[in-house]
Parts: sequence; C-alpha cells; structure tokens
Amino acid sequence: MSPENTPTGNVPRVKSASISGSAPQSSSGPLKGLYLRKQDLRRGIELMFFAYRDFTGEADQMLSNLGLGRAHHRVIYFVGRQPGMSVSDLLAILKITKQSLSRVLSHLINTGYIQQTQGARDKRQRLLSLTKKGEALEAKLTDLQCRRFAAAYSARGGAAVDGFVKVLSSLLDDEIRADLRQQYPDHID
Amino acid sequence: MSPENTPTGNVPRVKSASISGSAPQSSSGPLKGLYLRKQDLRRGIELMFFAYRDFTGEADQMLSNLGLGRAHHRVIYFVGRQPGMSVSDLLAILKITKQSLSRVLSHLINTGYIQQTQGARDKRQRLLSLTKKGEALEAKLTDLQCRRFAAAYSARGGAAVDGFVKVLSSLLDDEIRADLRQQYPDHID
DNA sequence: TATGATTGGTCAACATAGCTGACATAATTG
DNA sequence: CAATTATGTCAGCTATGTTGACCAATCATA
Repeated sequence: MSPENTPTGNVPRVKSASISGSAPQSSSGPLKGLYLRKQDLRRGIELMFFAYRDFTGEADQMLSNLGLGRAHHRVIYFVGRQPGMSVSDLLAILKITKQSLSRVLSHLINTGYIQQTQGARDKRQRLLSLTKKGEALEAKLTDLQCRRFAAAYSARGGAAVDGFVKVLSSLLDDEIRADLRQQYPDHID
Repeated sequence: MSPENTPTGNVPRVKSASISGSAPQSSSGPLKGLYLRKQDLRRGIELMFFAYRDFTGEADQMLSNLGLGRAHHRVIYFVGRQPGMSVSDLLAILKITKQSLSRVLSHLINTGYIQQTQGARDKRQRLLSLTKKGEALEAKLTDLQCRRFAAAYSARGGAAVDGFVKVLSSLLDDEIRADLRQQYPDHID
C-alpha cells in the first residue's frame, strides 16, 4: 500500500547505530555507553506506550464527562496555542483527513467551544479561535497535563529535562522536528 | 461519570510544583532551573504527541500492509516479551476490556501469529505465545522501533538517555512505574 | 461434595475516530 | 476566463474501544 516499505529499508535518520554493545562512549552519564542493548531499547518502547497512555488519561477522563474525545482535545489545544490559524494549518499539524477534522471541528463549533472568522487577506479561509467557553476548557485540560509535566520535571531536574527533550526530539520524523524547532526559540537541538 | 473528577483535584504525585518561575535550582544542566515555564511544559506536551505519532508511524504502516492494526501490534509485542503469559496478564498490561482484546487475539490466533496452550498449574488458563510466523513479525516490528530508539539514543548519548528515562518514568501513574521498575533490573529510579 | 470464585470466551449493540472517494462552493491567482 | 486553492459535505467503510449479559470450565474451600 505504501511505496517504501521493505522490511528494514525505511528508517529515517539512522546513522548506522549498532543495536547492541560497542556503544559510542558518551563523555558522561551513569550508564557509560551501555544504553543500546536490546533491553534498553525495549524499555524505551514500553515507556513511550505507558507514559503516553497515562499522560493522556486524565484529560481523556475530563473530556468524556463533557461528551468529547481526544480528537476534540487536540483541536482545542492547537487552536488555543495559535489562535487565528486556518483549517489547513490545523490539518497540517494533526495530519488527519479533512473529513475527520470536519466532524470534530463542526461539533466544537456547534457546541460553542470554537468560533470561525473569515480571513481578511484570503476570504476563503475560516480562521479558528477559542470562545470563552473554549478557552476555559483548554486551560483546564492544559493545566492538567502541565501539572503532570511540572511534577516530573521538578522531580528530575533540569539536566534530566534536557535529556528528555533531546531524545524525544530525535525520535521525531525530520520535518516535524524542524517545525517544532521553529516554535520554540530556545529549543535544544 | 468518574467519581473523582473535580477540575483540579485529581492530579497524582504532584509535590506542589510551581507552574512558572522560581524553579528549584538543579545542580547542573544547561537550562539552570528554567524548565517549568508554561512554554517549556507545552513543549513537553507537544513533543509527546508528535514523538508518539512518529514512533508508531512506521510500524503502523507495516501492519496495515498485513491487514493488522496497532492493537494487534501491542498484543504481539507483549506476548513476545513474555511468552507463556495468560490472557488476564495481557489484559492487565493493556488495560482494555476483555472483549476488545478477544477480537484482536482471536484474529491473531486464526491467522497463525499466536498460539495457546493450556496452563499446567491452572487448566483454565490459555497461555499465549508467538508462533514462528508471529516471532518473525514481532522481530520486524520491534526492530523498526528499536532502530529509531537506537538512532536517538546514540545521537544524544547516555546522559540524555538517562534524563529521558527518568522523566518518562515520572510521567507514569504510580502503579505502572512500579511494574516497570520490576521489569528492568537496572532501571533508573 | 457442594458452593462460590476465577479464567476465559462469546453475543449483541454501540461510540469514536480514523479512512476513501466524490462532489460543491467560493475565492484567489495566472 | 480558467485553473487552483480552501473549505465543506455526503455516503460508506474500518479499527478499536466501550457496556452488559451470559456461559463453561476449573479451582479453592467450607
């Protein structure tokens, strides 16, 4: 179904990393280069799975009480971060189809969380922004997730946060990493 | 719908972290305590979203070519990690309903990726393991994700990996963190 | 041994959130 | 004017989650 899908041929940005043993000696760090063993990589996989689930869990719960889902959250979050964005901006971020977004977005507009205004430069555009109601919900949801991050960050300290951001950035596909780098002025990269 | 769901009353393990400014001075680290600003926390949220999507993207693509989805992947992954596990073990890890698992598991058994054997101690149990075909697929999928991690880990070095693991661990709900700590002998915690 | 708990499977029905393909409208651009 | 772009919409499909009810086999124990 996809053109580039040989078993091992479509891995981006892999600089011929050895999967086990003989890791490049990093200047410091408690593991002293022993972090590329299969076991360590599996731990990373599992941490991503569990952490993502727990990270979204609380917000999911709050949303379901309002008859909303995670897809609605994403829209509210990104519109809140960048008010006045167009539908196509949002599509580019979420990478879902127009129809999938349309369903969710229409619902959020009908229930008064999001409002549209016609673009000034390009009158075809519907520029999206949060209503007061939408802002209130966004604040509650983002606060919930920020608290979790703040707790983790402050429990582990700045050096750990630095490593966290670096590794997560390197897990991204290239284009996404470039986008995020622009968003955050003092992004570590 | 859930008993404990006041707007700000259900946040686990938060040691009264200040959301902005006046961060605790970590001994070292390039950010020197400036990692609890709203902007930094939002970057964490967004990194999680994008990294998780990219992390699962390649495997999702390979799976869809086989008529399988991410739910099948999870089953194959965890059965591969712990062959001989019971259905209830798997349910406890995935935290989905028996019916959701049943649908996926039946499909994997019917298509020859997973086999069941009756439990020796408790004959009610169906102990799950991968067939040769299942092992081959698990290896391909896990290799794909391990390569991504190996690339990120080796690009950033052991100290960054250490921070990555620490922060992700602290993002987990408590019980999950305890489980994972047991799984990995030299888990940083 | 009889009772109750556990393990697992199954059926029906439903909701969410993704997808495709086709088509419509309005506005912009060349 | 023609082509492209931005957006919306309709119909239908799939994957993955949910609930609730119920059943069978097995185990543990009073």
